[in-house]
Amino acid sequence: MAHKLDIHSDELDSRARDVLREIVIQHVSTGEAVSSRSLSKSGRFNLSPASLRNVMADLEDLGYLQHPHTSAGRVPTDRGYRFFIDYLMHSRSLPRHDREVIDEEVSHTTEIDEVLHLASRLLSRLSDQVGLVFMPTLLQFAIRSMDFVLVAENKIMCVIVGTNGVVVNKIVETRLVFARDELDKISRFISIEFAGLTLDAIRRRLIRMTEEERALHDRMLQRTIALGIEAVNDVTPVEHDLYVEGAESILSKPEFSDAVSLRKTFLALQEKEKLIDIMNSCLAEDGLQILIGGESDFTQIHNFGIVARSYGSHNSRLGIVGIIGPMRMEYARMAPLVNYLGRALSRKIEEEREQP
Amino acid sequence: MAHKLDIHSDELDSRARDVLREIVIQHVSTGEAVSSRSLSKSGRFNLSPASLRNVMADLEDLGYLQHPHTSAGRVPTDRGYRFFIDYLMHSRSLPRHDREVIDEEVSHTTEIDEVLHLASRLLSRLSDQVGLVFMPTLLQFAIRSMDFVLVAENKIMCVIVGTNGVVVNKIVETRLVFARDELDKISRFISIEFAGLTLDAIRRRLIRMTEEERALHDRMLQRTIALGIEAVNDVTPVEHDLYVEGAESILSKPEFSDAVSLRKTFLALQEKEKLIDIMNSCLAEDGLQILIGGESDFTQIHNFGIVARSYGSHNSRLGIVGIIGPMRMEYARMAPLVNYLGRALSRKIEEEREQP
DNA sequence: TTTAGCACTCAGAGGCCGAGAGTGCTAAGG
DNA sequence: CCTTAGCACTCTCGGCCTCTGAGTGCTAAA
Repeated sequence: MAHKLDIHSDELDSRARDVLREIVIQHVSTGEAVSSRSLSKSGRFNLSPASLRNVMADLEDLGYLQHPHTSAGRVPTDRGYRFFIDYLMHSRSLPRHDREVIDEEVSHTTEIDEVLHLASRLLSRLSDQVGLVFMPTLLQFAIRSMDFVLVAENKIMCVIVGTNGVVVNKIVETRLVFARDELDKISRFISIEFAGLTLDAIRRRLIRMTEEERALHDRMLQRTIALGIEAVNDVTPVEHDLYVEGAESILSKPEFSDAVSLRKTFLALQEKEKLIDIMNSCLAEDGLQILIGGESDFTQIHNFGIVARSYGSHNSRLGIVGIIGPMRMEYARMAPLVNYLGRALSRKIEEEREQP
Repeated sequence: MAHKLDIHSDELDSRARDVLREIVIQHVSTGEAVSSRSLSKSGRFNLSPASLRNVMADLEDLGYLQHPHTSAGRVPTDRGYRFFIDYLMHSRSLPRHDREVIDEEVSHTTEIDEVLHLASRLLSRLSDQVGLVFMPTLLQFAIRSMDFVLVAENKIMCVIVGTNGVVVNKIVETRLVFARDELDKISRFISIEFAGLTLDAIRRRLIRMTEEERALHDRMLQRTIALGIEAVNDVTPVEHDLYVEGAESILSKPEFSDAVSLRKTFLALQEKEKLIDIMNSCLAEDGLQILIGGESDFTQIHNFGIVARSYGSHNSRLGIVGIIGPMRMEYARMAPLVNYLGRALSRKIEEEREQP
């Protein structure tokens, strides 16, 4: 990960680490810049403000802290947060109450879309940030069935069900004309023939089939292949695959009280394509990830923080859950929350997949 | 309409009307309060500022204008805008360029969802406001076909196609277990039996059928009815039915430059349910409608204006297209735009319905 | 009925001041 | 050598004042 390259845990001695930790904690909880005096008064150090100031000055030189202006206290930089997250934070386990809420609500929902939507609402509610849940298409996942429904003479709706229970539908326009009976047959054929393969594999296989001998003579098979290829092409993620919930909660944060950052926030949350990009980039990595705004290439989220994690089964990552909020947020609280929800979601999907 | 009750076109003499018109026009174009001096300099009146001040004072007494403070000019009130819109505005016809853009782009799209999405983008782009397109469920419209697809053992996806080309799908959970073959038969049966009826009518008919003699003996029919009723129940409008496009354009308007109104705007556009309510209330009326924020019951949109119009065929209103922006907007330009787009959309849908 | 003239009001910008918060540095003390 | 008290310095913020420009309302004359 690029952002970690230049940070080493041994760059700071024990005292500096303690000070940095305390500054992050205080700043996160109050929202104000932290002064040497308030640090000293915190009781965690038996040092005078003056001594602490020395440490703080060092931390500033190393790029972990910054000064809004001369007579303000210090505020953590991106780098400061990063160090805190990587080396200083001890994330508590999720409060019992939150766990219960999650388990309870998740167990009452079955439809996968609803579960995802619920997840985003839960994240938002329990974190008081914006909840994000992303469900990419099932291109990389195996399908269970594929059905074709006549919608108009030259339009056919293709309903693809993944082994993970996700349902995608897509309307295919075709020059060929199909009758209902024929579509039923094709549906059955494809579902039997290709169940368990990924869309990608199906596409390759279909293309290979066009050259096989039997396809040359079997008109029905030709038509099946033609339709199948159409259906499998371009199953792209749509806006709808991203659930963004609780935008209002972010508005009340003091960092967004001025018009300018409010506008930026508005735009950032509006541009779902960009958010999808970000989520997709998270999908590449395993486990819990914390993104500090400035580190990422996505300038839209410059002063945001994202805590995200993939969900899905052991070896296939299905999608991403996470929260987005101001950089100043309680990462130690968010981390277990996102983690727990990700696991709950994975479990849920696993169940749904096995049980029916 | 409640808001018109207390406004009569003859309440103002010719001079007052001219002054009110000019004030609205100037205020809309500059965004500033209009002073007697700038009115006089406009050249449209051969009167001194002093005389105009008298007229303005009268207009203020009657509630058409207001004073932000003593030494500001005058600004139209809700009532002022309403009078302007009802009696003073001559809406120009839509510029040729805009018409061409609309015709061009609409003709290149066929899928109904895409057409609607396109429409909202076009509205936003051409108006520089927020474009809204609302497509309620097809509950009140006739269906062309209804197909059932097995998604999991106890889950069936129901794909309903309206005669208007709208496709809705819904997942039905059922205790009964259906095989693919059976579902195919049921699909065929229902589509033939009920084509041309509205969902409402279908529901009523299904319920009546449960008591008919043949249903008592025909197990297959019983199952068909059970499934059908499930499918027809609760086809509710979803968030997705509302396209809101171009939120960013509204952010640059000077009236939303401060944090407070920015936040309100954000929330108003976020709450899609409320927007759907508003759109639905527009659906009740025919022709072009202009809503001035303060008049409506929806306090969220207090200082917004909405220009909207239903689209659809001669006797069935399918949905609503419109724009929403600050109250201060060029209604005379918006009206023909929304109108034209509404007509284009109706035509398009009509075509699609007949042709296939 | 119109208009010139004038007094009056008010918002907004700019400048000034004092209070408060914090820092950096230095020098003395353990 | 580390710690700390002391002090000068810097900067923000809020209050207060003033000045200016814009615009009005009213009155009296044309």
